[in-house]
Amino acid sequence: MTDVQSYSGPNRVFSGIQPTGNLHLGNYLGALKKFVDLQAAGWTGIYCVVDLHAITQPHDPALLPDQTRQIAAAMLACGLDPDQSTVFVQSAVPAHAELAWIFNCVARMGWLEKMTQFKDKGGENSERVSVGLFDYPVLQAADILAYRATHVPVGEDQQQHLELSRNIAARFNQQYDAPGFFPEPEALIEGPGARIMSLKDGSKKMSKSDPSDLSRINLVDDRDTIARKIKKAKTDLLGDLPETEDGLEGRPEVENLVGIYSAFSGQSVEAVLAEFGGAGFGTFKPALAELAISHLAPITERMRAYMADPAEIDRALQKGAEKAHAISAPVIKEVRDVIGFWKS
RNA sequence: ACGCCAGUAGCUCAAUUGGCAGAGCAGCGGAUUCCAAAUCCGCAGGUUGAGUGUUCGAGUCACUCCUGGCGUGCCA
Repeated sequence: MTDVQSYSGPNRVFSGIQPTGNLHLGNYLGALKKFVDLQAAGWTGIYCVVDLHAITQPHDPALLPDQTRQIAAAMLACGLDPDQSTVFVQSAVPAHAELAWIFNCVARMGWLEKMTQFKDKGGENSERVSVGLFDYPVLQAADILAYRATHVPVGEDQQQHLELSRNIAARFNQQYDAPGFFPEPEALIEGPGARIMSLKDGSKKMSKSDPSDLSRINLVDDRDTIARKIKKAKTDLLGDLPETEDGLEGRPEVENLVGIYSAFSGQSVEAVLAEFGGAGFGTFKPALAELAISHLAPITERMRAYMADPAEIDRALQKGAEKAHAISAPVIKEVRDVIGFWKS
């Protein structure tokens, strides 16, 4: 147990999405849909297009503004309400960069050196990746703590970064003798269907960087494309769907497709198998395609409508930035006091 | 900062004395299959890092620049 006074502020969720490349089904089921569910459940949510993170790796300045709007459009199209939640662009709110610098002086080199994502992305080229990429998790901590967010919906791959955020929060509180100043943010556990795999390889996560476009369903795909991709999705040699969950053992591609069906329908995997167990993919795949299309089509349509009206997106983002600033500015002010910066 | 080596398709690499830029893998399409996979058949993929020069002709030779790797020095 700890005798340190714990954080006592309100619960808040923070999450961010990088404006790089196209959004796909994995992003939707793994992130966007959960944001909307959290909103519906009454959580105060702060959702951010993290363009500061996007520039840690080479990018095209000519494309970034529209990529940023596209993520925002997706957030709004999926049902995030700009009044109920806060939807904005990271670089529009100064608190992120400012707090990140301060956290740079709280975090320790050794903490960051252990980050596996950095090792993965940098790989053997670690000499020529940007310092920003190395520092990425610190900025992430700043993102979360600038709003004193208490919960972060994350996938397994982000657990390690969240751990770092907790370490930074704890160390800041202790170093500046400010018990409970920052919360130690917790992960919100993902439900089933969180991890969407490639349609061509059940052992790989669905990814925007996969060379095959058939491996993923993009949020901008039209109905025919979605149906075609599901039809061409890899299955296996066993033929039929199993009757029970145990039967999915060792069949990652089938498990993935069933998982997607389950996520869309809201049914448990068991229930899906009760319905389709013993059936061939010739019957399951069209059903899955129909289900996916019926859920995605309205979103895609709304997204297109937003993209056709960038000014509308910009208005929402402007408002979001003001809300975000209103929350974070007082936190930053307190931080400056705690640290001992000169105040104007 | 200097020296050496390298840069060719998304990736790994070929291309003889200067003589039509190619292969494997990956990708896409078709056949096949309840759907896929595998297998066959086919398609596409390029400013040869950028530029200048020599030449009838440059991936190849010369020069300049860019990028990366290795080595040495400098800051100390």
